[in-house]
Amino acid sequence: MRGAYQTKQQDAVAALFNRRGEECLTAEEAYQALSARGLEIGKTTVYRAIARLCEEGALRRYAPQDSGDAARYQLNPCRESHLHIRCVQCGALAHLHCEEAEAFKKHLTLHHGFELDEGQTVLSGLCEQCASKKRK
Amino acid sequence: MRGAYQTKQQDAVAALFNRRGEECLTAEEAYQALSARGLEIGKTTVYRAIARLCEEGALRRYAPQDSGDAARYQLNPCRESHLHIRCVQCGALAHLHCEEAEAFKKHLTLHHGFELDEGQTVLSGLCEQCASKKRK
DNA sequence: TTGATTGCAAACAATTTGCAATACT
DNA sequence: AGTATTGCAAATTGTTTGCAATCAA
Repeated sequence: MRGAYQTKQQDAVAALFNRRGEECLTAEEAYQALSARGLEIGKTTVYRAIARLCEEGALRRYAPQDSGDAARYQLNPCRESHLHIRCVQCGALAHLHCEEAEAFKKHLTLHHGFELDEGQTVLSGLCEQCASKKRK
Repeated sequence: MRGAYQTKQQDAVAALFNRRGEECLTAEEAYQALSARGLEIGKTTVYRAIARLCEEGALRRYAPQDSGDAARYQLNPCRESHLHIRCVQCGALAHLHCEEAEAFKKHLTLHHGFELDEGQTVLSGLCEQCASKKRK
């Protein structure tokens, strides 16, 4: 039965992401960071620990945009049911509490038969600062 | 200088996507479809033709959500961007053409200063079939 | 003790690249 | 003819898996 034992490797991976807050790390980066701290851990174990944390909902996975890139993982900011918007430039993450989002979700259900999973959806785009920088 | 010659392989790949309309194909699927039509073409060439069409803006690329999956490509219908909804259960991808999505996007811009990038955003959730299956 | 976890090495799969043969103009 | 394109095979890379050793309970 999985998850029966508590190990220092599992704990270390979880602790690393907790420490990093909203930062997005690849599995490789996590492995490097832990190794740099002197922890003896294999890359395979890092992958497995991350996979588990994702299943538990503690981490969120961002698919790599370009082929050859690695997936990025981030502490799941909150599991509350509301949408998140994420700046593709600076990585900033914001929470969307508004009627319009609720209304849009309802529209998807009613007219498209699509049940939006807010916990898994992240809207990508440019935040105000990055958008204005880009215009220059 | 690239793009100097017109070849039947390049034409066939472009024609295939044109024929398929809004359908999303993987490179492998495109390769299979072309081979089935009796065209002699290598998989490498399919990859290269698709890459070129993406650079030209003729195709749009969707990054694979799950590791191990392949990227999907779709005819870019005259730059008209729209949101996509993806079923986390069966993987089905659908295109969202509706006023409500446009209105929601506008709302994000006006009230949240967030410029939604429809090309990079995929709404996750359950499609009609999978949702009804789950209810049982 | 018992079964879960680790970690190396090997396996995998999508994609890219080297390079000689071939096709386009 | 000259060069862009093709396509096989080999290389790359992120990730997963087999399996024997190790560790937690």
